[in-house]
Amino acid sequence: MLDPKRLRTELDEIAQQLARRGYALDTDRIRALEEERKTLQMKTQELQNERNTRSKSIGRAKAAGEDIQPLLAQVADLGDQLKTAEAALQEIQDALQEIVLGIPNVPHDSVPEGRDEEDNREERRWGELPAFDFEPADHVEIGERLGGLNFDDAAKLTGSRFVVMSGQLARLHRALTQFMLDTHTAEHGYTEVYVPYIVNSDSLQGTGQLPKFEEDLFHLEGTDFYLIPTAEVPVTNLVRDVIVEAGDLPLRWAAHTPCFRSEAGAYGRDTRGMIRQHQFDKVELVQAVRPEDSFAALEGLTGHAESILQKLGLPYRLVTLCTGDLGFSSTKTYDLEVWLPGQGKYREISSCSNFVDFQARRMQARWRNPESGKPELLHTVNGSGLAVGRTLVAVLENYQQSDGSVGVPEVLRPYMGGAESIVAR
RNA sequence: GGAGAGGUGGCUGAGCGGUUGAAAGCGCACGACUCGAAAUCGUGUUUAGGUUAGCGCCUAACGAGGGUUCGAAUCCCUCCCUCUCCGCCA
Repeated sequence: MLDPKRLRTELDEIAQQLARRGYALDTDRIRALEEERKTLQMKTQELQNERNTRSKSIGRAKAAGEDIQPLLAQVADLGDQLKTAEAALQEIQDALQEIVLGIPNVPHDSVPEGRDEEDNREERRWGELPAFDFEPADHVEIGERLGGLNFDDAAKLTGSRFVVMSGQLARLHRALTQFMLDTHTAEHGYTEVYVPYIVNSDSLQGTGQLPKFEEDLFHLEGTDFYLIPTAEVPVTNLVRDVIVEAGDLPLRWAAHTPCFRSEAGAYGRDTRGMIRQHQFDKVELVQAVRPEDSFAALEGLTGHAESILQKLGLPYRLVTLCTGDLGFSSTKTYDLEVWLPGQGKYREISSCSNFVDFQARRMQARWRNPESGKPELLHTVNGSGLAVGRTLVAVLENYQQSDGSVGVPEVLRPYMGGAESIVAR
């Protein structure tokens, strides 16, 4: 959520900044509603003040044993007036709130201008692309050949966009998760957290998925509960309605959870394999930091995600999302894209964002600034470190051998009972 | 799931229809005392919104939402959460 005060005083500047990401802010409507709000609020508060004053005098008169009937007659119609005014004010505030909750974050100045992913800016590449003396297969073929990935079983159990993993591939999936969590907690200063996979609507509104993106979520019928689309939601909401002591900052959490996405807008996209599933696992990194530290935190966190790719020996590139590709709540996002030989291209495996105070304002996540002594909004930063399913895909495709086996990256071997490769059973 | 008890400021905890945004204590901040500190004393110490050049003034909030009333932290209803006992259960 953008600062409502700024929305009042710098509406045109904000509209300009939002136009960079292709969002048209209806400034006329906002101005009109704001004008009305102001009038109604002053009128309502005036009436409330009158009611309070008169009620107090009635109390005093009664205590003094005077006849209060004449006083009661004076306030007879005040109640109705007040009720009408309050209802009108509420209506206008709801309308404004709905608009404000639907406005995306403003892109940071360093974000390149652009319409879609074609305009994202590549910052750097890491790693040598593997050279094969055979036609590299994609992960579906590799996995099915090894007998460890089964999409037909998953379709039977549930439907499309699910997978059943078994044997060494199921173990590899678990090994990746453990390796990521161990690395982030031992080397990067994150505290591991285990959180609910089902959250309420307040949490989803806090991080920005609601009210605008309900169709992307799995909603538990007849309840206020939703399956989490990312651990970002439960983990970031740990600081909702909290005032953090300055000495406890920065907060750094790492969480492994499954993620559930309806993929409502993705018909026909990535229908093959594990790239785009309704259910996938992710290790998520979340930080809550002082405002002045958030851009440094984004660089640091992105580096933490990169270190996983580096330790796994997976070639990747880092891109800065352009204004048109930026997520709703983010002011700046880096995507890490891993090389997939089976597809012959780089694919997103991590997305690291700085939300500045956008989520914090929705959540009322604050810290006590010792300089002002006042509670002030935190900044939140998060990123995948990494998407486990896609990492598995990358390992299969980059480490495939001509005989159909798959090499196990050295850092994973301790988690794989020492196995150096995965072979068909 | 059944029965009962509760949810008040950073914390403990009063208030149970009227000048109560909320006693008291703790904590914290500032000041006095002191060579300094402790102890003691004094003053201050919620958040959000509106308005104002500013001092300030006004409004709202005692788990959430509705209701009764001139007036609600206090009464009524619904929901959420916590605790105790019973039942069930990985």
